[in-house]
Amino acid sequence: MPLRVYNTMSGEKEVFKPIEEGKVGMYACGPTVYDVCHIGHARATTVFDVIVRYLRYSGFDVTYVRNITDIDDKIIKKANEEKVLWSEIAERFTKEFWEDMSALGNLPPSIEPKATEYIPNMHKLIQTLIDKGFAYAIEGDVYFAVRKFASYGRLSKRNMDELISGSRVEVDERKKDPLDFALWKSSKPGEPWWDSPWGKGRPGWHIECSAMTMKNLGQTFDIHGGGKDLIFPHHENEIAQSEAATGKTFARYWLHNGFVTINHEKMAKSLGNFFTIKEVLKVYHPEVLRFFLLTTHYRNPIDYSDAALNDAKTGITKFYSTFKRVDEASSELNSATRNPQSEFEREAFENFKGLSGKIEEAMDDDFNTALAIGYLFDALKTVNRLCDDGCYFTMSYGRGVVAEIGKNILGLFTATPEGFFGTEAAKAALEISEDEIKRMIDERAEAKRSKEFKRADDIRGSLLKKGIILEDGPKGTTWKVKG
RNA sequence: GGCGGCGUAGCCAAGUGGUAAGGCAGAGGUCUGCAAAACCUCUAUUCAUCGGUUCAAAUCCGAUCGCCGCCUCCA
Repeated sequence: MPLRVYNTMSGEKEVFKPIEEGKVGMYACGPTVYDVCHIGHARATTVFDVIVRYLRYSGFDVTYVRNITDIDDKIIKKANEEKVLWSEIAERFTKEFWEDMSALGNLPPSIEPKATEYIPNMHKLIQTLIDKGFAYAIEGDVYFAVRKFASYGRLSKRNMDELISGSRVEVDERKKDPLDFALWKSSKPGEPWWDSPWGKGRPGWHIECSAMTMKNLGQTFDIHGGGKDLIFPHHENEIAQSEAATGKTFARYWLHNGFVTINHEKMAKSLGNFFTIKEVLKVYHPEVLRFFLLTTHYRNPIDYSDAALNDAKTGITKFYSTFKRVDEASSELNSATRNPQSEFEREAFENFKGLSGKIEEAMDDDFNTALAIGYLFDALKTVNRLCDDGCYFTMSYGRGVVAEIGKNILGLFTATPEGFFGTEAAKAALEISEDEIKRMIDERAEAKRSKEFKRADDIRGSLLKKGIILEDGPKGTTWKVKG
């Protein structure tokens, strides 16, 4: 089955066919680095990370470009507030962004251009637009004349007259038309500036993306992504200025992720209802957040709450618990027979072999990670049952298949069970030594043997108070740190 | 006001023409001295409401109600 993606431009799922067979040029709008990132940023980058992973898994050679907007009004404002250079703000929050991305397990893009590195490219593009009559300069500012671009509004499905009547924008008197947007802004005193044919100034917001995509991916490229809130005006403007300049289609597939909401309202700085990635990662393992983000289809809104995160934690913990369980049975594995012992085991083996195909089917349908994770849960249950039945070889095979798929396509299960459960760190934080725990387990076993169950339960209770959970199994008692 | 989208079990969430995945929570069971974990079974005659098209609709069409987003910076 071919890969189908929902294209905002057509409003439909379309079969994905890249310009050049086997190759994909993809651009996703990155952050404006003026503050730390919140969960909304985490979703956007994680969604496109998974899309890139899946495209690569499917055999495409993907050039993934994600920009950093390192000059902007908000960066300047923040710099003024802190009385530091704008570049210091940009550098600080670029680093913060990289830290967050790395923690979340998002792969770095192939190319990560910064707006300020593309000033000459922007100048060239703006000049072309002026030459072609799509842009005009007034007192050091350059504006794009939206009315000159006939198909304006195609992506966001609105027409120019409606935009004006519904506009809440203060009309800038220097613009010829209220819809026109700035390509180049003259600098006010004290603001950072670059020389340009129109005087000292800095780039408008939209032009950087056009300059960076053209340089790195060509005038026409395959996929352009971003949050739904960028459809208008940002992406609409990118299309207008790019296609006006080149006369060619800009991006062929437009992919947009839905919002993270809180109480069903958009998470946003301006509403003050946001959680930063770093805040969340203080409480939850990064893969809990990643798992949470991927259990809903990327175009739908996803509501953030403690309950939802705890559900996600329970979910991914099930996977790691099973992995741990399988890994600990490795001694039995050595003596295990490779031959299926039952009809169930034979079926399980076949299901594991077919699992990647089912996951691919789900992912081919507009990257349905929610469905894919559902299949992984099915497989997980089978692994546990094989474990119960002592079918070590097939169980181990299933564990491998589940972990591999999760890792390669979803970027999950990249930790070891020990690492995920934070066992080492948690052990270090305990107020009781491992030897002492072992001694108490032995003592309890002795109590159990002599049927002194009250004493046995007391020992288990006192360990629980210290954060140790005991679990009796057929091979004796194991312990773990309470999570 | 214009445009776009959503409404599926107690909660979360797939499914967009062929008779409701999965997870959490809950109930019962297996195992256990008891727990825990794991497994098994059960939990929506029904997909906001009302009409229509069709042999067949959660899925398509129309209307109504409710919610959200964009139209200003925003992932």
